[in-house]
Amino acid sequence: MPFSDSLLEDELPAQQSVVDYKKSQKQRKVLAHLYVNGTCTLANLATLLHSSVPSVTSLVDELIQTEWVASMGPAIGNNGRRPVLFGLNTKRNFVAVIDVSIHDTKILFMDTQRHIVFRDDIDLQLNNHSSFLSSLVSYFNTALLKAGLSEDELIAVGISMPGLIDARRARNLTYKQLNQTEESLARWFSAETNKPVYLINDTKATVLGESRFGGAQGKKQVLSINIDWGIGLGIIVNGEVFHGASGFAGELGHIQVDPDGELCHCGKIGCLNTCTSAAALEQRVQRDILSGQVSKLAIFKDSVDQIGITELIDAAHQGDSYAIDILHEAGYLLGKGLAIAINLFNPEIIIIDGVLTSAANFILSTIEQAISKYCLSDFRNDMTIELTQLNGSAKWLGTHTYVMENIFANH
Amino acid sequence: MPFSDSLLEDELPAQQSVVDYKKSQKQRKVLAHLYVNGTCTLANLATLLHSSVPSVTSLVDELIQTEWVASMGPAIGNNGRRPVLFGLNTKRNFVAVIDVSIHDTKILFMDTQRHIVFRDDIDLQLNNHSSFLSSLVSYFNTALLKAGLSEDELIAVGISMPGLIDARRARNLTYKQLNQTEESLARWFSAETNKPVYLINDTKATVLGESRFGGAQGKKQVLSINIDWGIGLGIIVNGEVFHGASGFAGELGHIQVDPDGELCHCGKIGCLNTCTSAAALEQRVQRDILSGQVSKLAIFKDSVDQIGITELIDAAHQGDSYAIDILHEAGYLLGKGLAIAINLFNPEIIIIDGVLTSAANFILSTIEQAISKYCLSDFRNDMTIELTQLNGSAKWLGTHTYVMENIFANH
DNA sequence: CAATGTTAGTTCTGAAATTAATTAACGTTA
DNA sequence: TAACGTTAATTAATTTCAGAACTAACATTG
Repeated sequence: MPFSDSLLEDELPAQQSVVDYKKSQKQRKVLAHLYVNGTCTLANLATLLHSSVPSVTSLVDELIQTEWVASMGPAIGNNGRRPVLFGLNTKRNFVAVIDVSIHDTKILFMDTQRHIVFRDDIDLQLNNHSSFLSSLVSYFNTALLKAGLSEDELIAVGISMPGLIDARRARNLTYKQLNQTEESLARWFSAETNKPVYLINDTKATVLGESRFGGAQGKKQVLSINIDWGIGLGIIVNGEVFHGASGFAGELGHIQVDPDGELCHCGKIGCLNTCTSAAALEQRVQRDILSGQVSKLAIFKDSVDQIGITELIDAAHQGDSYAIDILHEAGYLLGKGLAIAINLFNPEIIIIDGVLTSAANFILSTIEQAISKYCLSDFRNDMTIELTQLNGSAKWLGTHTYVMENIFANH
Repeated sequence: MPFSDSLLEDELPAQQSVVDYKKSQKQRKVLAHLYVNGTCTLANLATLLHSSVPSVTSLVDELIQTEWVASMGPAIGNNGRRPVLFGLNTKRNFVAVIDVSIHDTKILFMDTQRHIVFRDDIDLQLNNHSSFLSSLVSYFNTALLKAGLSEDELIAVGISMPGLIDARRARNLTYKQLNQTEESLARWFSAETNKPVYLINDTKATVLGESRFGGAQGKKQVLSINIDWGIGLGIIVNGEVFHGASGFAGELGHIQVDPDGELCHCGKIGCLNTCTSAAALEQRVQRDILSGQVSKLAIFKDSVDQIGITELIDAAHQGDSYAIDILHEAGYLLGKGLAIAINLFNPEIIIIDGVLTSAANFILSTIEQAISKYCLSDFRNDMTIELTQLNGSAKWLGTHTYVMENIFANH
């Protein structure tokens, strides 16, 4: 299946018989289906697998033996004998989800049904120091102790972080120092924790979460837009996360929108990121406030570095017209960038995610305005724009999904 | 499988038994594999299908009965008994490929191994008149007679044409008049010819051809660039043509590159198409020559409308510095547009196709220049830019493939 | 509360497919 | 040219699986 298994690189699947192969394929399908659907009857699985009920019965029996699956009791129904529901065993196979951002880091432990059984928000910012990873490992071990999870209850670790993530080599190319020596980031972390480690870009994790459990459920062609340090575009193509050849797909933030613009940290000039990323907005607002801009945000005049994107949005919600103008403008630029992506991807739905969600009132209208202006009208007809409904958990759900789908793929 | 079957819209697969379902799945796989690989031994097919040799033998026997497959004699080999090779029967199941462009129309009949058994270039330009289609039908019927093919030897028709092709409804939204009344274009043509008709955008056909039989063979993430009336971007994602939600994906030509640019026929301002499409280049050269530009092309001064993209490229090949400058510039703009697509798609290969191929000497360098300037450098490392090797047949191969893959999908 | 209808799940049987064994077809070599 | 090595394909055997028949579990109804 995909890539980014941290431990095995090109290990060939052991030469197995045809019947074993088919069985593992089917078991994998069962697990993946139970993972997204929660519970399922034998009859459901039989039609899903194009197999007979007796076959599925023995298949599921085996999965119960290995403690992957558990019976969830009978379903409620109107008439007739009630079917027994099966689901993933939630008492085993916990996964650690580590959400790394430039603001802080969160360590979560989730069960197979994606319930958070433990959460720790730690004051560790993503930076380019090689010490970052070793701190993370010690925080991780502490969390494991606090959560009271034993070694063998945890099966894998998923890490989501911003930056260009080289999928095959599981390295972060934006934060190069994180790759200890020549080893891949994930491989190193894996050696430290003795667990398989899966690395995924934060935007791709978010869109994966939306695709499986959010507003994009069942949709085949999806874009999700996310604003953070940079502008992230998450892409679902034919129902699957689109990574591109090296894992870099969706770098909307580094397309040029202003030839006379500012220098971007990537070295190019006038990238979309220099106009409308969280970092760019903060800088701009801080500059404006310092130079006497009239605004509710002026209360921060003596400590402008306290102004973040959240403060900006809060001010807008309080009716501050300067803040509203800034957000309107950001929305328009975002829409302009989105319009390009729409022309290329022809999505059926666009999901607004991340911190932007709370600014929806102020940016949605100008986003739509820009899209109408810069997109061919035929593209608009079958397309909707929606806000995330997942309350900020899309990224975690997506990271968990990414880990589980990889685990299922290796039977 | 995909969409755009002209005859059946949402017809559900007949409720069939599990064993029948599996058999048709396997037969479909066999056909698809033989289609791209030409010939194949039973052992090959067995590993492909994850089945035993005896099973595959009976499967293939059945396909021979239905005259889809034929034995191709023994393979040559070093030692041991020679395996029998099987391939698609080339004496049956011919497909008509109709290549419609704004310059002319070509009608081809191809056998299952993609050999052209008949070709007719007809003087019919794609235009927005509703009479176009009826002319095409009569040309088509004439060609059928000339080729000496009987009704039942032809199984389907594939039409490639420029424009926005609404996949689900098989309509051409750019050339709206072609859609007779409310019926879809393909459906109407299908009724006239009594064959299933598949409609595909020309750029998508081209990239499909490159993906299956050209330089992009085996590549998963591919972009192909094509210049014609507009700029076409063909996209292969995870090894399959990317259509988008409605079939419009890849409209690179209508992203804005110059806010102060010319009005595009789409209604927007400064689209890439207004700078560097064949139409735009022709217009510009014609204007320049008329107003006294020094160039070999000045021989056309009294009949500038004779200057097409081919004449421009010819002049460049003769060393005309004006023509070379124009092409250099076009390459640079094209590269700038491509850079955006690269940032979003992170392809492993970009293929230069269509009329551009012959201008490669003049545009490749500036394309690369622009890409280096506007792309993150990490994107360049795993990416190559290549010229098509298919001598202009990519589009036909792709159209044929599109038809065949759809036919195989409906067993 | 027995009879009946409905759906689920198990048991059983015949069909189908896998695996193993055998035969076939070829080249090489003694 | 006959024996042997090698690979293919067929036949035989054993296993697996689908489909049907049957049993189980529930609600409703007379």
